[in-house]
Amino acid sequence: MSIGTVDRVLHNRGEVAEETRQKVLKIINEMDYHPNILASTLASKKAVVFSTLLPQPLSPEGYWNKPFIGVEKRISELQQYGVTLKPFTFNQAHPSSFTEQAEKVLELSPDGIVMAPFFSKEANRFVTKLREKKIPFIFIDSEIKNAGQLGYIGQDSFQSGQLAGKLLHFLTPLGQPIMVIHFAREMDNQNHLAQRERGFYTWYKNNDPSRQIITMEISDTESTDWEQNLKEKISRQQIAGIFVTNSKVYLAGRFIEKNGLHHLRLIGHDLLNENIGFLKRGVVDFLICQRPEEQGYNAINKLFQHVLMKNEVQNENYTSIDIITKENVDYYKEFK
Amino acid sequence: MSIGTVDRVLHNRGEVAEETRQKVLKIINEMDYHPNILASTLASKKAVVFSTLLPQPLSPEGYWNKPFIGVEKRISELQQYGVTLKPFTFNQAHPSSFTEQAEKVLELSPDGIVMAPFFSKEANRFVTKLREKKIPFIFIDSEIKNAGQLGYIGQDSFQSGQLAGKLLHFLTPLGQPIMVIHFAREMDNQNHLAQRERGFYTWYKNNDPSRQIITMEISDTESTDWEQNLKEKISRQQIAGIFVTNSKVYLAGRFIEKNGLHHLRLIGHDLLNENIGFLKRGVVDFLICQRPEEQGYNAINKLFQHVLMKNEVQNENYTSIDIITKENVDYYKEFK
DNA sequence: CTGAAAGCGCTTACAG
DNA sequence: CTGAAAGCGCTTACAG
Repeated sequence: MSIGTVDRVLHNRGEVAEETRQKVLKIINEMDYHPNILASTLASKKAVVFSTLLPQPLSPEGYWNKPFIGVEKRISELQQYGVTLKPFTFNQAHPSSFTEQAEKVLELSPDGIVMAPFFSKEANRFVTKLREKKIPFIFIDSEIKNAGQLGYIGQDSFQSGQLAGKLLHFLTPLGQPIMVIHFAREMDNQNHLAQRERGFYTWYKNNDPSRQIITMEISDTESTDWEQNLKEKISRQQIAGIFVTNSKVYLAGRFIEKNGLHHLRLIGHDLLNENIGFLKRGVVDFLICQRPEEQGYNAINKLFQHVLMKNEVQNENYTSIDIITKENVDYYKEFK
Repeated sequence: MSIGTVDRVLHNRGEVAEETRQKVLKIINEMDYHPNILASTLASKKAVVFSTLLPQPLSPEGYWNKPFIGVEKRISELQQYGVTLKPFTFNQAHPSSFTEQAEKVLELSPDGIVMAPFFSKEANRFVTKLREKKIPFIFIDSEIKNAGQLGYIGQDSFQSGQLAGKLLHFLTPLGQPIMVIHFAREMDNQNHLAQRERGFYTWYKNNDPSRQIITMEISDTESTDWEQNLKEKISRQQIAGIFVTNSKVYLAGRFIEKNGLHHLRLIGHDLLNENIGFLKRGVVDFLICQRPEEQGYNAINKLFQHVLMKNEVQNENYTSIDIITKENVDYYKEFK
């Protein structure tokens, strides 16, 4: 029984008589053998490549830069293990660009993939191929249930909506009407926003049922046509506070400053630089955040644990729902 | 110029002619050489041992279990690198026990230490010895400034007090008196509590100056003698909310439930199990947390980066100041 | 199907 | 002060 034979059974590479196999397995068990990963990766010298398929950030400050920062951080730490990254991005407005880039990923055939399944039809087609090729993949931000993913990392939008409900409740005097604003083009591909709204309404149903809530969808954020309309609504209905369901809360912030509506309480999502500005000036009271960098970092780490270390990984990982204010924002390194 | 010579200059082990040294250094620079840590630890086979010197947890659920969980987590990940842990704990009530255990640490002479400098006089004596022996050490929870530490990980108590101020402000109607309670034996060794109080008062001075605030120190938490006194104070002064400056907010929770004072808003610190219970029942409105597990994890990691990987590490690491409510507590894994 | 050899990038004695 | 050899725990051809 030589070292070569043992290696063959360890890695199920066949070419071993069943009898020898059993003997090896038995001894491995008895001595509680655990392979030394350092020695293994040192000797094997094989490069493993991971790919990401994520939305292009809408600006240099845009949200989707953040998960990618986490991805790069973990990749750089894994350099020693011969891990490299081939990133791909698609255009958030064009499902076809998703498919196009997905083709490129398939051609490359990496050892693992981190993706945001933004367009469900296109993403479904893609992961079917991945399953066939047995390439492990992780969903980030949103997920397709039971699609054979190695894992999902993202937030519970319904619950974060509930939290938004509670916060705005404490910020505004009892009995005064409040508002939910979606700054979004197509609500269908933005299931998170609908979930947050549902959570928000649910909280009030259970805790402050007499509260009047008005929802508004603003799809064209290029022009400022919506401002007049919103302004009238606010003064007519005596709105006391606004919840913006995504990172575009800075639009509401600009609106408030422009019109001097500083009595309005305002909460929203995500630590974009402009949002932080409004937070520090007291225009935004709370930002709800989800540690996007950490999501990217953990996604790559899951792949690493599975592909290199052969460890089991958790399938679902809801990220924490963080509350950020002027007082704690400077200590919220989303990243250590 | 042989591989042995190169190794000698790489590790400053002397016995190299200055001329050869310079030649090697030059080439290393030109080729941008970076050592392969995997190969290095595989070949060297030397065991490195880290020690912790932390307070004994006061109960199986006590606060000080948490940093230790993070310590163990990182240690287990570093097993492959031959890192082991020798933990030591001291009694929070007895400075002498700190000194006693510190002696043992010195005798063991580990490759790195994570410690809570609970008693400043005793801790100072200890770190003087560590400096002499050139053993790197990290402070956790609180720090001694400029003591030669490799780093500090903890929270900014003043700022977390400010945050507490803001939260209680929104929870209670304007103009109604509020209260700060310290459940602590000796305030001097508990500098964090004094800092939190200072931050709290500062917030009101700047944002709600007419607010009336009453501070109370309760040192004997074994008996319940304080309850009658507190009860009278609350009804006489018409107190609307309470801020407990540490993890013992559960004592205030019990008090509220026992006396049916459910109109009182209550905030405090740390995710002890009993505190979570009160949070979920709506007795505690907010808990402010500091990711103690992460503190332990990061402290060991700093040691690893410095001792094994020879990387530079940041000297100060304030941890984030997290706001936990009934709505987000289930997603606050202080640990991934 | 099995075994023996070379090599991954380093460290550690040891001979000169 | 310098160099050559053996070995860390694995993987990877390759000969039989």
